[in-house]
Amino acid sequence: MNKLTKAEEEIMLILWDLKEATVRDVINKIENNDLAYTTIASFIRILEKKKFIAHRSIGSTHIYYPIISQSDYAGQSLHGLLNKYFDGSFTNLASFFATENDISIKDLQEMMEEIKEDLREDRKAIKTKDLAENNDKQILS
Amino acid sequence: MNKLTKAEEEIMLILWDLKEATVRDVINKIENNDLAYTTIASFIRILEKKKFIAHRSIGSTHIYYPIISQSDYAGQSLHGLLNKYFDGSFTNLASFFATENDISIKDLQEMMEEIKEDLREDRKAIKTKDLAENNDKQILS
DNA sequence: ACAATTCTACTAATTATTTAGTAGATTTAC
DNA sequence: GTAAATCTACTAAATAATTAGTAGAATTGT
Repeated sequence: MNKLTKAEEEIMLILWDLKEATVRDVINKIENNDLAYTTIASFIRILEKKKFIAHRSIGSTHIYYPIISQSDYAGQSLHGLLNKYFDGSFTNLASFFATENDISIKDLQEMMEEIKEDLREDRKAIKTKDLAENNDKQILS
Repeated sequence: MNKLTKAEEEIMLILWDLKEATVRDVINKIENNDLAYTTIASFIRILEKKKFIAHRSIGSTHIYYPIISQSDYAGQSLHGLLNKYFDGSFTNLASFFATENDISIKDLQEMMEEIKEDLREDRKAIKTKDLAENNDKQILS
């Protein structure tokens, strides 16, 4: 899996959110968009070439959908951050976050407690921003 | 604070590690280096232009040192990741990490317990990869 | 002191990224 | 059914990132 450039990432975030979308759909989701239709279309075709997305056609228009899940990409990004800045240790990261936000590790543990039940009840639950995700397979359904 | 490119980041990681270094020092730290001396020197001058580092001179050679701390940069990166992929919620991130690594939130909480004492005893302790860091001010001492 | 080495500054070439226009095909609205 | 609108594919220009060479100043070894 490649790394996304800034522009590509912005579009992928929208595509992950919408699950499938036309160029127009993507543009409509970009706030304060000042880019040309063809610019966005170019980015999207680049994403397809890089195998982040694919498309199916309805008439002459393409409907694009991710073929790399947001979870996979987020995981890769998180691991990069972990290795580069936290010696690969999650507790180091948690400790850093706590210190930076002036809260105690205990607070963090309690925050995590809140979601523990959700996880127990539904092993597939809330992992990333998009709650209904886990999209690898069922996107075409 | 700007974002580092891939090449710049690699050099910054070394500079954060060494706290101060000549071009030669940086090169010596890069494993499997196949870049020319002047290439690394260019990157370093770019980093200075971008205000990530500064230098003092000894004779005709420059000794470079970070003027943006690793903590600050790691924090920015973490926040970016948090916002883009975890809805800004640390517990979402923790939950994701747990699920991905097939461990329970409880395990994470216990892992965090281990470092809780360290933190209590020394509010400035282990935050990022470089234990002896916190380098904003005393780098020139 | 002077030849060899080392170092920075400047320049420049190549590749990647960002951006958008044009052409031609297709669809839509009367 | 034809004009207007829409869409993709291709092309291309501008900027950013990556890479390294050359020139000249400074330093080092003898």
